[in-house]
Amino acid sequence: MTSTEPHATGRPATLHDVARLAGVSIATASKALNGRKHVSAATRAEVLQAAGLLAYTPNTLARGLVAGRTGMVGLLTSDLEGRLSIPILMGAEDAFGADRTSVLLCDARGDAIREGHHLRTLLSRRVDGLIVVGARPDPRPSIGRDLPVPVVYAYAPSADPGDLSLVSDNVSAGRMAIEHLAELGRRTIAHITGDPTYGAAQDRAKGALAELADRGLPLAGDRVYFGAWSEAWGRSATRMLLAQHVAVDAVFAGSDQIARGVIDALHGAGLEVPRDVAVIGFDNWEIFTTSSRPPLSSIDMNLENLGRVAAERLAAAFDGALGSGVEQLPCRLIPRESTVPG
Amino acid sequence: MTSTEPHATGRPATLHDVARLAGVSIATASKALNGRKHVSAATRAEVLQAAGLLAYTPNTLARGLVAGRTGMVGLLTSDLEGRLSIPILMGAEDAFGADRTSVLLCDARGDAIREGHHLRTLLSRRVDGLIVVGARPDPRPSIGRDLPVPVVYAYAPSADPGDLSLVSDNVSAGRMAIEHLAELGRRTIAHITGDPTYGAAQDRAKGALAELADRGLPLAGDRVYFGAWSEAWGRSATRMLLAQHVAVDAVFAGSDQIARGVIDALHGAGLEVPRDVAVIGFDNWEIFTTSSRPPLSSIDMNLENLGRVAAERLAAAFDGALGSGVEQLPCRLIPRESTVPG
DNA sequence: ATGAAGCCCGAAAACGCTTTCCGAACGTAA
DNA sequence: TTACGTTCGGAAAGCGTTTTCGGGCTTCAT
Repeated sequence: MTSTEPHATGRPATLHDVARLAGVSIATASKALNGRKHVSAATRAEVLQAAGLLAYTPNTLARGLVAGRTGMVGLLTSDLEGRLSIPILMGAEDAFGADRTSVLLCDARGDAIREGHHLRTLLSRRVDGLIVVGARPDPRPSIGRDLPVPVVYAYAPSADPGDLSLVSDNVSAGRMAIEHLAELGRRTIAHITGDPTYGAAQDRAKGALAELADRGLPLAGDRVYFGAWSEAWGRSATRMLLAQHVAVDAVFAGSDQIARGVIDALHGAGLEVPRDVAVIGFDNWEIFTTSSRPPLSSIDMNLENLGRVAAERLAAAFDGALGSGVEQLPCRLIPRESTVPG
Repeated sequence: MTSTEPHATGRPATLHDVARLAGVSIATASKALNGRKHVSAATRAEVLQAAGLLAYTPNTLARGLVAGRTGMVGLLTSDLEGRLSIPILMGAEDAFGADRTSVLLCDARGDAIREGHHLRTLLSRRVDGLIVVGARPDPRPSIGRDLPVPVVYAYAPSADPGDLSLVSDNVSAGRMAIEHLAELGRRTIAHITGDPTYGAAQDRAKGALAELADRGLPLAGDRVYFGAWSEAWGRSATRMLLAQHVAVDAVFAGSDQIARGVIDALHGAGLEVPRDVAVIGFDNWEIFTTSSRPPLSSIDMNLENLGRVAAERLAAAFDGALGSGVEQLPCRLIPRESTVPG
């Protein structure tokens, strides 16, 4: 708390410094460092050595100024916990290549004012593109058309069909869950899920029902149990189901938390998972899937992939046109012991 | 997917454009927009109007180039889930003022190579400062001395005492937990916590023991139950405790997950929380504290505050010297119904 | 020996902005 | 009228790069 830091080691070396040390002009130094032609091997070596000596790091800002590209993209999120943004960010980082593109993360905390504020800031920093991540998987207001940079909406689609949105394919995910359970021989499957005002809940249910119909299987309890995204709801819905003496040999839960509640209630009723009832969750949120007993099968929304594709679409838009509309990206099923006995 | 975006609305307006439209020089335009002197009210108004018409947004890069400051700080993390980084980021954003400073988030994913890579990238982008967030609260390697920018380590301290680190005060937090339970009248308190190789686990235990000693209270079970940071461990440790017929009227758990396991096992044994046994957790991870039954009292590490202080230290270092050593920041206790009956 | 043809290298412009400094215009006092 | 102070506006010098373009030097064929 008292000593002074030696971080004031003068300003970082500039290209000018390197050139002077190597005894060439800054133009030559630039060409040498960037591997352009018209530089002899000897001079190039000298420049490189000088750069090494001075620990030269090119100033990306200056480079961006002349290139007209900053190599930065903005990630505008409303996701307080970062549970969505972080995987998306990592996918985007991967796709861009972390050395060429950096991500500026801004959290609007669900506040439109703050979002506008962040948007302005990002634009003034001349980001090359923007990824907007919503907090829940339902259409959200567009941040505006005619922006000077391409924008991709991830997870939550834009309400404006002129924008490009990437979302998880919840309908297919619903089918996938039922397919998995059915192929394991389950015949009476219930679906306990969350808030019915969520489009994602509806879509998953729609997919599940379609797959059941295709296979000629009934829906246990004769209805989709909509409720809340909570463990408590999973528990009480399961109890309702059991109290009505509904035959059930599998439950497709709308979230991992609901699934935990389901398993809890099943255990409470003396049933064993997966022997008596198989359970599959949704989100593949590790904290729940691995701490569950038995470990929980779940459907992963592939958020890294969402980020990766978002990055690809942006990169394509840098030189060319961005598409529009909503693109559905596949989820993937992670089987664990709550459906497939170890 | 097929239409073309109108985002190619020409390049954003420059100061030059504004000046031309307002019929003044760029120097005057700059002064007018920045509220400098030597501009008459009339011309200032004209410039402002022109800027509005053109939707002018100053290019922060160019500004940073001349000012020698970019208004960006790098947040270098190894925290895969963002559970730590995000609150720290938000605290930092708050302290800086989101309009003046943006945060460049990089995840090294626990890989030293990648970390070095990100570090170089951030430096080449000329961030004004760096916040390094470790994945676990133990000393981690310094990212290097003599860096051209000030660096603050948050959550995980640097192994180099010459660096400045900000960590949660785990010892005090341990005392705090015991104090809370003791003042509620609990007399036989057990401490079930996680991996003993974590310094944080040791510190919390140390604080707890010290507070017990100060109050002349025994430690239930006569030892600290170290184990794993898991619900399963919370459950089995509790069962051990009960099987030994140890009298217990409160448990201080080392994490919220452990606390959940504890509560689960207590319920299994027919005990009621908090009537028979009070339980307090650690981390205040909302997903656990609110879904627990009853809602879980917990200790919050105040990560936003960590971020806020980190930002302040950096800001102070921009003009002046950065301190060094490890600074302990207080945690805060969030009482809920697992200790205080509703 | 002489012109053509390469190959290297450097001067200079440009990117968009801030800031210093100087000159112009005005008003006031002598 | 002259001298002087005041107030505004503009020219220009950067900030650290990249890139274009032209000039000098070498090399080769004539």
